[in-house]
Amino acid sequence: MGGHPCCYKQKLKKGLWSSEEDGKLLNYITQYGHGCWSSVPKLAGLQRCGKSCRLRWINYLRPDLKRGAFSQQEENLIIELHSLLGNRWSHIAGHLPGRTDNEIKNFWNSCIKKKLRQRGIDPATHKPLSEVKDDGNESEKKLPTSSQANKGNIVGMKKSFLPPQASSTAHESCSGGSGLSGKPSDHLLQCYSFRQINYADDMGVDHPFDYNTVPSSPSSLAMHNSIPVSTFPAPAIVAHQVKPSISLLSDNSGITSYSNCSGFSYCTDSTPFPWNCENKFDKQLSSTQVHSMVEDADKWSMYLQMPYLSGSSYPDAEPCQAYSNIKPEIEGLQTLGFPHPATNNGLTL
DNA sequence: AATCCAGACAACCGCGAACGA
DNA sequence: GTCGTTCGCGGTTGTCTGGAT
Repeated sequence: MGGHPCCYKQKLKKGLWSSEEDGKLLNYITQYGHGCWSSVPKLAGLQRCGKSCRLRWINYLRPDLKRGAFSQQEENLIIELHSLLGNRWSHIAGHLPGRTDNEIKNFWNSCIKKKLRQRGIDPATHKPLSEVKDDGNESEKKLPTSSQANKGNIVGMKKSFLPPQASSTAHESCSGGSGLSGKPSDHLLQCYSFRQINYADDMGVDHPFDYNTVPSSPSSLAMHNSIPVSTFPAPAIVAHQVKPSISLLSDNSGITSYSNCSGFSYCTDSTPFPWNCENKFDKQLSSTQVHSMVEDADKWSMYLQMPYLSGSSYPDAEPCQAYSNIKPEIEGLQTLGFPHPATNNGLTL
């Protein structure tokens, strides 16, 4: 713990953990739980600071950790989530059961970054490298940090935070090199939601991505991309693997984007936003409204995952309680003209 | 066999938020 | 409201390992 008093005490061991230390910590926490971390080392008989114990438990000893290499699907999800959340590793980890923020961060820094660069994508912005260079090489600043996005500054995000212009490179990165000849593979559609398909290139519009120029409906986009309309929304298989969440992205004038992560599509032909350009900005929300909605995204996420929960990775969830908790927000959104998410996704409550 | 190097992983550090006295 | 303590997060550094020379 930076600044924590225990860290300044002498004779506290640092560095790698021995198996004996692991055993002590594991035994203690298994038996008594961690409680107050600062008291754990003393009670467990360890010459470590509480912060070190906590980290060791979270990143290594926890029984629910999934060890081993990341699967291609996990990698795709991390890329997808990073494009939306930036370096908010703990949030990203929350969508990958059994993985830790540290593990994902290391994987990103050591592996994914390099892969994306090789594919011509700037890992910080998820934009083509050539485009980033034009921007003055400020790529590291483009995505929100936790201090920006997690603390209510989402109102004020610019379009640089919007989904990437996928382009063929993004197709490749997602399809695992299977190649793309006009029609995305099923795998592509599973790991990327439709909004990441290259509207700009395919529709002959200029970068950067601009919702003013998106097709008037997913149908037209689908036809243009030879994607069956039935693939909208994206296959629910993604939602089995990741907790969906809604992101409300806004500039200072109100909502400019209403999307989710994980491919759990919220926009369909029947929704007024954002596909129907005529109505796209009908629902101007105040900063406060947007703010509130963003901060409640986790609750939405909790709700949206419900239909996929039975027997899934979230056996402890209580759908009914979750729904009752956020019902007021849902109703509030409905009064603003947003469709009910369950209805919108063909679900029933 | 020794050395170098890069990649992967583990752990530490500093900071800010949350919480209670 | 202030202060001290604790916790959690993200950035950074350290260590290990395997391959190349």
